[in-house]
Amino acid sequence: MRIGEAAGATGVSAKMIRHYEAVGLLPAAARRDSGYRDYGEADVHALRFIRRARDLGFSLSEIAGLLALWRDKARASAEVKRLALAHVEALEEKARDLSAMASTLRHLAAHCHGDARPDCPILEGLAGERG
Amino acid sequence: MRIGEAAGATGVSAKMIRHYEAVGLLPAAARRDSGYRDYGEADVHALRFIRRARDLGFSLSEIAGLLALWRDKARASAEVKRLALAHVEALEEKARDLSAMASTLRHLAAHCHGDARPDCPILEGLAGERG
DNA sequence: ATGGGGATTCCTATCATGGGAAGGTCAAGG
DNA sequence: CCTTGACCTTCCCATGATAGGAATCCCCAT
Repeated sequence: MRIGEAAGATGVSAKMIRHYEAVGLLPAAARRDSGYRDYGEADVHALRFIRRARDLGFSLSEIAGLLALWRDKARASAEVKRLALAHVEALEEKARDLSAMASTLRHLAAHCHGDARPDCPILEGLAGERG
Repeated sequence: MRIGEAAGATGVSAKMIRHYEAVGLLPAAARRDSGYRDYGEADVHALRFIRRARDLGFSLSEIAGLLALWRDKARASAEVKRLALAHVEALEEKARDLSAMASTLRHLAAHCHGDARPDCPILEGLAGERG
């Protein structure tokens, strides 16, 4: 199948498929006489793998490692689990950071009456007049 | 004070101070005869404001809006509150997204025995053989 | 006057993704 | 046979926030 069909079948845009090939995440695709890239079932599986990993927040370099493990039928599952749990930690830390930001800002907003008057604890907080 | 001192006093790198000026977040700084930028107390306040807003996850364009409101002594606090709460929603949504990713991945990892054996539910999950 | 730390501008990189231009390929239909 | 239009190719540029580095210049203390 051509790149557009592969894109439709996997949810990865044609643009990104070419990009993944360019950065070495995928091997160079087979080509037809016309120069068009030609994809098979194995390619579609790899693209779906990449897309799911991206949906789980893995970076492209992390995915490169996961793909290598995936293709290595003899890999130890311990290695995969280690990578996955390290990533879980990173995701949870980012989530905590965002929640803390939201909480701080919500507290500031709670003290702002939010009407036509100009005084505003949110701006005062950002200016450092408190907190 | 020179840019390095302003950077030290605010926690914003000299590099970023120049950048904020270049993108219009800050007005062009005063210059000495030497060409060096010259900062005063008002600039330091603005830089601290920006830094705190960045720490709360506001984008530079959002900060541009907040700065305008901050400088407008007659603004209605309702507008500030609206922006702040919209940002809180966005932060919380991102935090939820990350938590959901972490949770999904943690579930996959929980079913992976993580030893020397090659079979691994994490990779199977990414490959789409389940879920 | 010299050394060194700080300043200036400008270019490059990161990360993942997308937009768009200029041109080649292919199938359908007048 | 030739056109049309959808698809493909490569290449360049942009995003957003931040940092690294080069070449050059300024300032101050020894």
